[in-house]
Amino acid sequence: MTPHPSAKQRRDIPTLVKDSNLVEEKRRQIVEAAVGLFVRKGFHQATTREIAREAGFSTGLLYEYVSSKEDVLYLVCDSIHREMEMRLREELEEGRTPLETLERAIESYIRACDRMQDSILLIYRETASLNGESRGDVLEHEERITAFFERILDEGVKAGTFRLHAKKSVRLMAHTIVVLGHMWAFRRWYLREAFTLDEYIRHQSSLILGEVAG
Amino acid sequence: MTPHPSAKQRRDIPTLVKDSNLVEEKRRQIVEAAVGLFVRKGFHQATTREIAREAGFSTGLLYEYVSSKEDVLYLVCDSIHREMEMRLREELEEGRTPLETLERAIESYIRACDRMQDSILLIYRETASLNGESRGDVLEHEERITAFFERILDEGVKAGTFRLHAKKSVRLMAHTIVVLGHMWAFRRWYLREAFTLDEYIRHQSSLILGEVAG
DNA sequence: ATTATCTATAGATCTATAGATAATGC
DNA sequence: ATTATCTATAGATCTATAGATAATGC
Repeated sequence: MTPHPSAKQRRDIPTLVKDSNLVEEKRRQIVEAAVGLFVRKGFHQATTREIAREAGFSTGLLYEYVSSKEDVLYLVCDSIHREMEMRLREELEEGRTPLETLERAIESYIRACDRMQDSILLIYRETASLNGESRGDVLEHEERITAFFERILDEGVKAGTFRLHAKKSVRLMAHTIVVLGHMWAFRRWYLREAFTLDEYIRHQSSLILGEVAG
Repeated sequence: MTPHPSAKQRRDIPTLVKDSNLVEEKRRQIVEAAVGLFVRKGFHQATTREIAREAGFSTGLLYEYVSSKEDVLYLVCDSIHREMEMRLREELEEGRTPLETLERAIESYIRACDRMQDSILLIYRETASLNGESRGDVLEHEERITAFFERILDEGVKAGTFRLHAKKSVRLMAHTIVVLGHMWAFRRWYLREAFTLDEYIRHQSSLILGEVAG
């Protein structure tokens, strides 16, 4: 496999505190508090007071570490993206056939979607609340996740194992895989009634692999 | 084809106005104004003042026709659902093979998703802002859209044309079709760069038909 | 002396309603 | 007389900050 590009640097959020270790630590607390609140109440319903209280300090202090409530949302989205990209990267193994690689990548991706379902829904709901620049970052993240599958598919095409003709088909297939993972998160109310995670993975893998390598 | 059940009655929203024609007319204006605002600014960012102004009357009057801002969101979601179900129902023709029926249903469904992309995104974003009862209505709507495809698939299975074994596979396939339509809406930034609507329909249809009737 | 933290609140909303006015129909 | 509509605002937030205090390090 070609090496995967490393995670993108987070955009700088201004802070009034000089000690950068402290900044990192406090922001971790902020994110931890905010994720839960945003998932439960949504971005607009959660207040900066609540976020600060949940994080264990005063509202005033919160504003030493971020310059607006929206900064908190950006930090939350960024943290979710990092986690997802980390999970994907760590599952990737070398020295397998393209088919095996794809199969395993799909499986571990959907498992990651399962564990991160609340976060995925949060991103779907709240991306629109971000300003232009931050929203661009979210789109870039999705682009990188898609590129991850695109690269695997390309390898298979190059090796002659996969029967995707045009470059465009590869891109669409990559997008489709990504969406089928999210689908397990945002259709959970329907899907969980009838399927276990393993069954879901089996069915959707066979749909994809049937088309790609049938 | 088995006849399709008609649209569900909308839950009653209390009003202080007696003339029910007037209620209907004014609510239509409210919905028309609110859809645009919610799409552009989101539910929480749009204010009741703006909604009333855009609808052409005072804030006070708005509250004669709904009892809360959330009622407006419910009316908006309901109206979107009605439109989607109407579009689907009117496209359905009789006297074709299951394969043709499915093919046409997918095509007209994805075209409906294209025309209603803003509305679809709105529902994804704001369903969480609805209270329990209204949220239940949204879920039921999705259930009916899914059932629409489930029924078509069932016909094909019964006729021996489709090779979906378990009832469960049929349900999952129906959900997947629905999501692939939504995907055209919420991944538009990526997909529109590379695909026309027709290409998208062609590709995703072939993915589905390949699995179902390959 | 500098940096981190807290308390208290200014200022800016926004939803929902009370009470006043205009329009309608008997 | 009743119904529809508008004006004006009470009451309840919530974000972000100014100014006071506590902790830290030279």
